[in-house]
Amino acid sequence: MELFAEVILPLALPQNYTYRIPSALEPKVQRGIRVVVQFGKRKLYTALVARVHQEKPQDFKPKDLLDVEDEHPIVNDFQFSLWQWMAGYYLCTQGEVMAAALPNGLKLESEMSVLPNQLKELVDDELSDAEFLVVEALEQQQKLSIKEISAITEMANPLPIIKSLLGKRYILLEEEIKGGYRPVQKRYVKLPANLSETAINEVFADLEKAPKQRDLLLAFFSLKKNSDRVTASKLLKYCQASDGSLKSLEKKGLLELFYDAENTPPQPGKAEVLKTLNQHQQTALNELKALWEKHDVNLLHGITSSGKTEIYSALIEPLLAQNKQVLYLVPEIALTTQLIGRLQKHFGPQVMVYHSRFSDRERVESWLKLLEEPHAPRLIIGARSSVFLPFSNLGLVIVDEEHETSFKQFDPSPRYHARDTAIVLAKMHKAKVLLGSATPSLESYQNAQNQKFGLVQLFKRYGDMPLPEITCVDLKEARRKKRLRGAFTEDLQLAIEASLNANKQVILFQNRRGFSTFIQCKSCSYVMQCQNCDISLTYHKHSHNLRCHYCGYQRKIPQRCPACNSHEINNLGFGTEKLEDDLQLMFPDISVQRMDLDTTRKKNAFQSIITDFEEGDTQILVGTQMVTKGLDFENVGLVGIMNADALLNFPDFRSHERAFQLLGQVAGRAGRKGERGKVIIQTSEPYHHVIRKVMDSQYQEFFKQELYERKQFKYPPFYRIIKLTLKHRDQQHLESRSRKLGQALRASFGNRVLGPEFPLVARLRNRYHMELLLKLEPQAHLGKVKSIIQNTIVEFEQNYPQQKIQIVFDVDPY
DNA sequence: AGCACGCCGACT
DNA sequence: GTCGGCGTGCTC
Repeated sequence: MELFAEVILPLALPQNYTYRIPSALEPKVQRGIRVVVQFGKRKLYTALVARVHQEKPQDFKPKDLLDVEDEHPIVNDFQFSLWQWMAGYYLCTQGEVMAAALPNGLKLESEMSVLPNQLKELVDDELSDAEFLVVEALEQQQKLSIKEISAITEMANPLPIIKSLLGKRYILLEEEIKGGYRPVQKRYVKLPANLSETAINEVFADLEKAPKQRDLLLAFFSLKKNSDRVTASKLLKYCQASDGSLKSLEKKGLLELFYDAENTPPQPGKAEVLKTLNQHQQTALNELKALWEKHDVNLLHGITSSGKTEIYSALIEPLLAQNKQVLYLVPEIALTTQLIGRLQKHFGPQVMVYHSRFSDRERVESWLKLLEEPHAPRLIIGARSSVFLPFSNLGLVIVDEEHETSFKQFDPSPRYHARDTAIVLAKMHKAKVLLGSATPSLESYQNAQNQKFGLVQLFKRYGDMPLPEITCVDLKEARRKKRLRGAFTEDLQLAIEASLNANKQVILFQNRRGFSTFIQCKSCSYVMQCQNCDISLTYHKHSHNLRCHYCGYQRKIPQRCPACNSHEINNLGFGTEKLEDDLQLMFPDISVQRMDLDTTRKKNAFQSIITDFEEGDTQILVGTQMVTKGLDFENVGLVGIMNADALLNFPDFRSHERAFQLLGQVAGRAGRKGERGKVIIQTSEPYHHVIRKVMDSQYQEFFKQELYERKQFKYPPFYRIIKLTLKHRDQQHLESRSRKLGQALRASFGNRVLGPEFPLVARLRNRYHMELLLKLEPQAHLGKVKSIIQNTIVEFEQNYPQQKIQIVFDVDPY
């Protein structure tokens, strides 16, 4: 009986594909393992077996599986179910989910390389110049990739050349699988199996004349302890011996050298005892435990510094003891090093950290480690993408800072929300969920209000620390009275000075990079724009050029204005870079550090900025969103918010929620230990209700008002939104097609369809964008809605087959 | 997502 | 007349 495998390819394809399993591979193929398949004319991919069956396809002849990559499944049934749910809910393909879920090291893709055909003699006049270049290069290199050939020939698409050379039999083609995962090999030393203890004692006498070798042997015994092996590098370093001595020992048969995958031994480390819970924390913990009887998901609303982490730890502990896994989701791992450190100290080797800043190898290792039951790590701390890990036995999922927008994936599909996905994941494992935040999202708060989630509130700061003193400075007035120095009001300047004089540190928050320096012509006010996107270019001082933050386009600063040819071109606005300069001028003896995307791009840059600030080497920290998140500093006397206006006026229905959360978080950074901290908010709208509510810490009132407004205007959490982004490089065509699609959708959904409209940034990477919004009542049947959308689009594309516009879905967009 | 095939305009 | 642009369709 012939067997077939239905496989998922890591591509945006609507269906799965079926391959024949050659009989030699039959015993190895099962659901959840990776296989190598040829897809299309020549490309090879790793695909994942979703099903093994005997149903011979009737309407096509399946290709054979080429190879099997795994002995055991690397994806379990929980994951398959989760992928299916994600593809359905977020309107994407399973292949896209797979591509996002698997770490790159587990995905292989072939690359074509070109080899010279040794048998072919060069015939003059047979080759074009470009072809000749390629043949010549192949004589030198023996192997070229497509990219290299494109560089040699200076052609964007060298395929025709390759084809022609193949026809003239000058070259051969080869598909080579690239990528893949090799464990790090380390050199180890162990005792040969046939060597007895008595033999060793005899041997020591013989080593009198080789003290180094004797030392090495002695050191080996003292280092090996309970293990049978010691790494060669460690041994050599310990004795300060050379590799030669070690090799001699091996020759004499006294030690054996071998290579093996590195296994990092569990760090013994001193387990740190948890801070005992104070009375309020204990009460909250008890409430949570009681609520779990009724609710699978609970929301812990605890203000900054109320000690949520200790409560989490107290919940994690018993679960780990029961051999259950715990997933601890954090918004941006880089911003959580302090937290991870604490948890690692407490829970030791059971902890595993997983996020996208890890190298491919590290991520693959983590993935494989989790599959290694029963020794797999139990507490997994990770960012968004860790919901994809192969959990087998989840008992609890904690989503810390659940309101954070970085839990929502925006660009490549699947555009999933890790908090919502985690809730689904937990349900599959029959695990409990705890959402924690100082400023919960309106979605979660509403769910708690109508009893879908349990709610526990914790409004006492640890050690009864007072809330910071928040004041507002009117930017408009300061501007009118000319009391503005750069971006600083007099009040803020004085407060900084006072704080520094009191030996306290200062954090300044500047809304976002986009606000930063752009270049404007003084005579005609022309602002330098990106040639691919509807975005003004920002000036970067370090590289001294202009850059687009969307597509990466960069260019030099023009000598003259491209619009009016004037040479009076100047930079305006202020970003974190400008603030840093201004501060340096105002306080020349004070050390200022900047923290934004630019300064933290390198792997350890973030940590070093934090450490500098923690240790007091830096007095003022200037930064974007990053400074607001999860950082605990002991000695911050003042937090300044440079300009809250952009936060309040951002054209998005969530702008008030986000402003409230952000201001609340920033303010929470002030004055942790010891005395009361100070917060200054610079704004032109000092009486804005969001600002007033932040100042008075009126959470409930804020939620109440905001929920009321959301309901009025039919926004989440009362209505569900599905956004369709339509893209095409021709604006007019896009506009007319989008209108037509809008009409088609209105036929089914009526006035639930909004748009199409151009978004804030209407052109990106040379493509125009339009958006259609679908606002659905909470009781709408999502499955039906989605099939209507999909059918409408299929029909629409049949009606307008030419010049199709690209359509991207975003369910619950942010 | 690639990649091939096929149709159109711009050049030796 | 050919080269090469991209628009369209298919991949088990």
